[in-house]
Amino acid sequence: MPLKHAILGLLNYKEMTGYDIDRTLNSPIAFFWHAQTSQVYKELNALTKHNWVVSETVVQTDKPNKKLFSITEEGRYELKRWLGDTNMEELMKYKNPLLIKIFFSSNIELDEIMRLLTQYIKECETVIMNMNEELPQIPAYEEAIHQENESFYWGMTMTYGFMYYQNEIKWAKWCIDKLKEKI
Amino acid sequence: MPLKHAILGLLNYKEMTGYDIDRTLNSPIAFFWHAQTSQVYKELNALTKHNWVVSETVVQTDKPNKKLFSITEEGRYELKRWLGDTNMEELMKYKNPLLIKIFFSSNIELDEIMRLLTQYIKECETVIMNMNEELPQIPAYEEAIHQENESFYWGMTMTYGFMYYQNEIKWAKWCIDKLKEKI
DNA sequence: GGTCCCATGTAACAAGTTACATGATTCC
DNA sequence: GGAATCATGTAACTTGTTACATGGGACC
Repeated sequence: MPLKHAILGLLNYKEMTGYDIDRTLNSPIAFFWHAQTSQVYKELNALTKHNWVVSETVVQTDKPNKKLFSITEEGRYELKRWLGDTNMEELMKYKNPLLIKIFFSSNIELDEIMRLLTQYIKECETVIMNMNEELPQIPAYEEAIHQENESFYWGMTMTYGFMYYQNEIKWAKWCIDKLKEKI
Repeated sequence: MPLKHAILGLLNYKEMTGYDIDRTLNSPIAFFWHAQTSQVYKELNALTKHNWVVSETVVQTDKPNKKLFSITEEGRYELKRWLGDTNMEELMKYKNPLLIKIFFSSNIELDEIMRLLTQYIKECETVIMNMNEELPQIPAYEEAIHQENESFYWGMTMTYGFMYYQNEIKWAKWCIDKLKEKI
């Protein structure tokens, strides 16, 4: 249950509201996991039922009241258990809708396939650009959670992102060349 | 809805039973999509409700009776519409639980992280080996569906697979080197 | 007056997983 | 005698998506 554990990981840094978690998922974590706001609140309920988190209502006068969530000892234990679990089943369930399209694309015209791949390259380039813009913000994130040393691991996920999207672009360009040969 | 359309793609080759579709999903398509048997039968019901497929019961004496599904004109139209759709939203929803683990792995010991990455490399190598074994079967698949020319696109997805898993291994090895420097 | 930020959800639905259930034939 | 192949599902549950609902304060 990756989302549950991503939330536990965030709450392990510090107390947060559902709103905070939602915002954090949309920024440094977005490129390898994303969730709708409604799902975040649902998962927080589920985590509470597991006794992995507890919440406390904070009354505010200038802003709407909020529910501050914090991780419990059981939650911390569960987080560490999951992080160290070397069972690979969950990690090997690779799914890629683009490859389904390519697999069956004898059903559409060559120029439609090219349009698809070209558009995909453009999107990948945008993601790389966005990641480049986020890189300098890592120190600010670290400060926000009062932890140093995190950037070592965050950097690994960033490097993954660059390698992944560059590889996607390389493949898509190779496909386009192959298609051009066919014409 | 990639699974629905993967099934439509298969039925566009020829009539098939739920059992056939399940088997096909477990072989040439498995590395970029997978589904449980129960889900296949559920989706076949859903596709029937959409009028994208129709079924006919075939009575057999030596084997259990079966339900043969075939694609309708509406189904073919829907398949082509989906294949040519250049909206990228569905394709850009990247999710990777391993990166969540790496992101939060300051919570576990260095050797635990290394064990995880080493195991991951091993699994990726296994997938590459399996793909190498499947490569020579492409002509047989083509013959089974009475279509040539499909291998052009199937080859593209295969190439993707090799590039993807090689890239995964490259990254994981780079991470291990980084972790070793830290010790 | 309009948009953005803060803040929390519910309801309905679609997609995916896990466990269970059945049973004949064929091949080793 | 046992495993594999053929063949079809149901039930319960989890995960994820889409649409909707509310409302004050700050800033321009």
